Amino acid sequence: MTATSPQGRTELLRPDGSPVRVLVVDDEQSITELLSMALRYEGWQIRTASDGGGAMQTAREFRPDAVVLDMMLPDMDGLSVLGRMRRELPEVPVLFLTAKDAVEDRIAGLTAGGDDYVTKPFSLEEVVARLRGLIRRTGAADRRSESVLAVGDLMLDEDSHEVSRGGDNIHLTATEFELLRFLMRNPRRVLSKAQILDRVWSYDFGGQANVVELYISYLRRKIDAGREPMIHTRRGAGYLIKPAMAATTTS
Amino acid sequence: MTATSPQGRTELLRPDGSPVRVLVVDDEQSITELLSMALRYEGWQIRTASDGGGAMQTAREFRPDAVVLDMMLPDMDGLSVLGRMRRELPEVPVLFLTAKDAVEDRIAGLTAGGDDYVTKPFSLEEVVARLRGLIRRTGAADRRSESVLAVGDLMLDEDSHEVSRGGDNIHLTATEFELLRFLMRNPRRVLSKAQILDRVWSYDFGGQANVVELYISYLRRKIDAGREPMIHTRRGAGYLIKPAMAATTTS
DNA sequence: CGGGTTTCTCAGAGATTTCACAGGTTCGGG
DNA sequence: CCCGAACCTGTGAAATCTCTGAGAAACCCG
Repeated sequence: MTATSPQGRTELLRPDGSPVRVLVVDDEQSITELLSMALRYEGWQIRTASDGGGAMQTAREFRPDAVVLDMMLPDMDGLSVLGRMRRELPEVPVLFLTAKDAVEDRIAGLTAGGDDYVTKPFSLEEVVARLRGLIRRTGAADRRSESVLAVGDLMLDEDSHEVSRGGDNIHLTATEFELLRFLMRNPRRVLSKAQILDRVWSYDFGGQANVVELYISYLRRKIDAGREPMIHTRRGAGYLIKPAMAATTTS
Repeated sequence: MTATSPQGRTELLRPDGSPVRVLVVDDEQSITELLSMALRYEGWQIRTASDGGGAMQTAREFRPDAVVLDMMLPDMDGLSVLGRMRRELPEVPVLFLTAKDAVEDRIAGLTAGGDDYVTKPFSLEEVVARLRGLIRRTGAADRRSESVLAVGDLMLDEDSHEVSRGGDNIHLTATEFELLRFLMRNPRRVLSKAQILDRVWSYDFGGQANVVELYISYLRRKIDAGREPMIHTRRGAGYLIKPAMAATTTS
């Protein structure tokens, strides 16, 4: 089920209308905190655990709809946790967190059951999107919840990663896609460069804030090219996206 | 929830009707005082702390709806305070105060959970507006509380930063926007130039007092142009805004 | 390994915004 | 009716913010 919050953001809900529950397992506190904040902001209920033992215990009584699981834990490795998780909560999808260099195929094997993974350092957009996908697909949330975002004649499919405007297909790079997704999930709302950076770029990104400007520029070239622009600059405040023709009565 | 006070100002309230509670943490007394005044004037309940230890203690028993947190504190840096805050009060949104130049590196990742920040030197309007936004979005206050201010046919949307009069969109610069917001949050009330200066300009502004006149002039050109004026001068007292047609004899 | 792609830094051009200054205008009291 | 104070607004310069081209480095894939 989906509901629309007052801000116009769409939230996932469980069939009974209660909020989605997610268990986050990672031994680095900074990571669990970062994720907790971001996921709570999605309107989800979060519990955290810092090791395998705690994870199992919490999982048993919290009954999460999804689990975020770091593959390198102190007491037992992610694999054992995963095994036990599977035995006790076979229905619950898992989003793995792995180091970039971790053996990709091994992870790939694990995700066979409809699970998914994200490599560290990740961007919050990525984690949130993947989790939404998992939850949507495993039916913890209403199945009808769509994977397509639309703002005006601009469409973005979160599953296929296809983007089109007015029917024309548009090819975006990974970063462009995430930026656009973030904008489109917050239509008509000014997003500051800092917010965008925090959300779309990896948490360890240390670069210049003007990458945001740069990527906005790329996006404009691709989706606003020639047409009436949908991406707008609010000088000194940030950027926002909104439908084009809008003879805005809503102001 | 929103309620309208006898003076016509709109205040945020918690779902149970009690006032919003905000904890302000900064070691510079001048700052905590400045903020306390301004925030109390909003009708909120304020507590202050000057260091991390005090902040945690106060937070535990005060249970604030939002926290204003300076990122450079004496005993432990803002980050540690933030960490502990997050652990104990995971739901409470934080508004960070940071130095202008620190923005790039330090803040990264902080606004991820829907938190926000303001750079020093800030204007009170900015802090208040951001706090209202945080509280509104995180649902400490009634979710129906709107982001649109309206006076007569003049509309100002705090989310999209859009302003329109009688349907016509109006482009305002950042300063013009803040000034208009301040006027509109106090409709039919005379605001002195000093009040405006204190509220809309940064606390360290050292310029000529006639910037206010100048910006009022800009605003008039944009929102009163041709139409029946909504911004009025009370010679020797200040300015006020009110709906146009009001044949108010109140002189 | 090599070529096409993607990400990102850097820097300059350009646009916009902020603000001081000063002369002109209006208001209100005497 | 006059005068000074208060207010308004044009001008222009400095400060700030944004956009974008160019190119280096990292990356991906066969």
